[in-house]
Amino acid sequence: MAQFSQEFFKTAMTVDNVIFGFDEADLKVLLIKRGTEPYTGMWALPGDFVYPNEDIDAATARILEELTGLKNVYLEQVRTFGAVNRHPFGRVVSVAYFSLVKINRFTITPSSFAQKAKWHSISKLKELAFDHNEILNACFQTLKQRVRVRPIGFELLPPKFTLTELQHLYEAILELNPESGLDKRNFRKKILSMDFIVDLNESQEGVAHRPARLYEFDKNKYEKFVAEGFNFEL
Amino acid sequence: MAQFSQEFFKTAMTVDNVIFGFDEADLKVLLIKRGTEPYTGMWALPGDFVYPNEDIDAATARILEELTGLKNVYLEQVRTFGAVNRHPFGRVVSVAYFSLVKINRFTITPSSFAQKAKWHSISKLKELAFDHNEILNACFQTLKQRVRVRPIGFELLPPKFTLTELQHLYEAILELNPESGLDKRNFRKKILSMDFIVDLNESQEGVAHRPARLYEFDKNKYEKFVAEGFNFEL
DNA sequence: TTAACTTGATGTAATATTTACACAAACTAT
DNA sequence: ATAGTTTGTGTAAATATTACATCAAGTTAA
Repeated sequence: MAQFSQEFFKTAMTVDNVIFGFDEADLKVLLIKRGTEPYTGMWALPGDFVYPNEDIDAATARILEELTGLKNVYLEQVRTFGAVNRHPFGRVVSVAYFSLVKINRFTITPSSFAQKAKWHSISKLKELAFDHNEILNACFQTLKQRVRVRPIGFELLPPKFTLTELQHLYEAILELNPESGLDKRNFRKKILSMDFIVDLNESQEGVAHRPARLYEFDKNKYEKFVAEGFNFEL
Repeated sequence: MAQFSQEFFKTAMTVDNVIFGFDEADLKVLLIKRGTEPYTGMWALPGDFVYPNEDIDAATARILEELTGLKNVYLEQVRTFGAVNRHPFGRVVSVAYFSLVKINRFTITPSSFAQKAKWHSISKLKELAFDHNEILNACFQTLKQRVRVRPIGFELLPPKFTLTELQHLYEAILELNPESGLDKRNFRKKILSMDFIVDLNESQEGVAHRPARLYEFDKNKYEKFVAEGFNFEL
């Protein structure tokens, strides 16, 4: 190991957070318009420096709360981006996270660093500041993988949802184009065979067609099944 | 974003590398005995500070080459560990990687920072320096997942191997105890149905029993199949 | 009030995959 | 030549996946 030296204590750490939301049929990402140098005026991922006495995970949670008011959100670290010249002002290493929020369950509070914040469809993204396109992409790929193997899709839906909503969510995340998509009957068979998606015996209201039944995700049941060796897989 | 300020440029970055090898029937990790403060004399993951002008990925490759002489090794970033007090001398954030090497195909060159380096069975690990037990564990879990979904097991085997060796490798990584293990016939059926593990029409020599056929992993074939939409899964 | 519209809910048969399982063959060492 | 060890192989049963079409329950407009 190189001689222990203050020479090494010259890096800045940031976190960047890819905040996913789901609205109607569209997977979205919350971006901010930068109000400070560099890349002023460009869209970017919400992020900030990690404070000297702050755990990295905590920094991400802080940013998320500042922006959305939400606590206890699903948050997962994805990868660290450490190319030498990724930041024009010096050596800045960024740890990327993604989080899953229930869109419309909060109002955005643009903080000091953001002129404004806005949801963007994942399918129509422009050029972002820094290496944020790359970061966003890495997070999206990770989400795609996770969602097949862990029941985290529910974090993006309201507590009560219809099976069609759930299916649309999966189709959006897995980027399945309309009707090469999932087979409705097979999807429902599979989902309901996992006994932790429970029928609430309630129906949608105010829709101009046959109302759908509402379901909820029962986390306790899910965890019980996992303990018994069950393995989620879609 | 917090005011841009030199105050933030005070973190040190390290990389730590969980180097996996496979020997006979045992999955192993290459550890060093620390020759410098802190934790002098304890076993630890090989790692080092990231130099000011060095990409983080490059730092990991450098350490690996210093220690083993190997280049172009399978290397994957796993996770970044950034708890405030993980290093007694200051704020040191570490990016964890794992790599897969063919054991016995190199000799270890303990460099300046290591009194010595030695392979340790993954099943018999003591307490390591820093948070290295946690790091090692995270990397092992990631390896377990990857190996089911990408044909990286071969990185741990010699270029020519027997199907029994391959099976033992998988059993070791997946921690399947002897004979709740994989079914020999089914394992071979599955492996050989993927047409990129090719029969070399050669046999083992110098064994005191029926000699096994030798196979090799054909990376070109594999990539061709992937391009055609094939999906590895064990 | 009825017909048109929209989306919801449901079952079955054909196909593919996974699992469980046992014995003869090839070589070495005595 | 016999004992010891590990290799190599096939099939049937059980399970999981796929493909596919119609009636039901509401709302809206004529």
